[in-house]
Amino acid sequence: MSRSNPRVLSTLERAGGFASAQEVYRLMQREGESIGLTTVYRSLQSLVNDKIVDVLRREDGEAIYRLCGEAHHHHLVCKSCGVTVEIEGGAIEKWAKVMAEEHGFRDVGHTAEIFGLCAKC
Amino acid sequence: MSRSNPRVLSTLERAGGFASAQEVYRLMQREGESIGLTTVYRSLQSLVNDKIVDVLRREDGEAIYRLCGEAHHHHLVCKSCGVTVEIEGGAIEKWAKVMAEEHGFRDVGHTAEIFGLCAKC
DNA sequence: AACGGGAATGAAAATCATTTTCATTTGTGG
DNA sequence: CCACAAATGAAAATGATTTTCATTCCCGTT
Repeated sequence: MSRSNPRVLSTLERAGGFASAQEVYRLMQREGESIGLTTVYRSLQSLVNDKIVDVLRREDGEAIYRLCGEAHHHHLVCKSCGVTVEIEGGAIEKWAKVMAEEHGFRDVGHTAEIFGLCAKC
Repeated sequence: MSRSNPRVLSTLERAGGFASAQEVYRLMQREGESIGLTTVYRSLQSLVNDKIVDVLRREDGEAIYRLCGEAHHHHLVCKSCGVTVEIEGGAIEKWAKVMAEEHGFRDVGHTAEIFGLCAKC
């Protein structure tokens, strides 16, 4: 496995903590950094593994990488403008736990996202 | 614009009201229906426009089409053997609705999956 | 300083879903 | 039966992402 190139993380931060791999790459190019697209992908992947960033999907399916806060949270994403609100998911945690027990699963994690149109759009 | 090929809708229904374009295509092929992939895509697109089906995204970015108004369900997936259990998500529906209202979002949908190790693994 | 091996890098090719192009077929109204 | 618009689908184009593989970089060891 490879470790993340630190410039990738710093660029993602500079991008507002929210960008696609292609965008991070273009941004780095524009800023004169010499890096390959492959390395950008690999670094982002590794940041995801390390749970330093989250992956979401744009409406068109492109993956967007987002710095994640410490606490486990979920997202409310606008389908149109992409604005994202971090929300609390106490109900989900409980639900996941109950469902897992009910079916004899252990070691469970979960994902939950809500998407719709924000007030502006 | 083109209108939807009725066989596509009927196949999507038969698939449990939830499948990707590629899956619908493969299913139709397997059942001996003569249809092109392009037509499947176009038909699904048109069903989306007519709000007869919804589009969601799998984790890998593939688009999945779901019959609207279908009582949808969630999945409990084993990380190791891949076995999948369909589960009820009443709590989630409520949570999604409340969260959306709280932040002024409308027209919301959601995804939620639980993954862990099943009893066998 | 020279050496060696593993990790990191990136260019190019491969993959895969999806879209576009375009020539052909089909269906319908006149 | 004709004309013309809509539907169809094969093949090529697109675009993101992954894989391959040869090269370069790092680092600890002689």
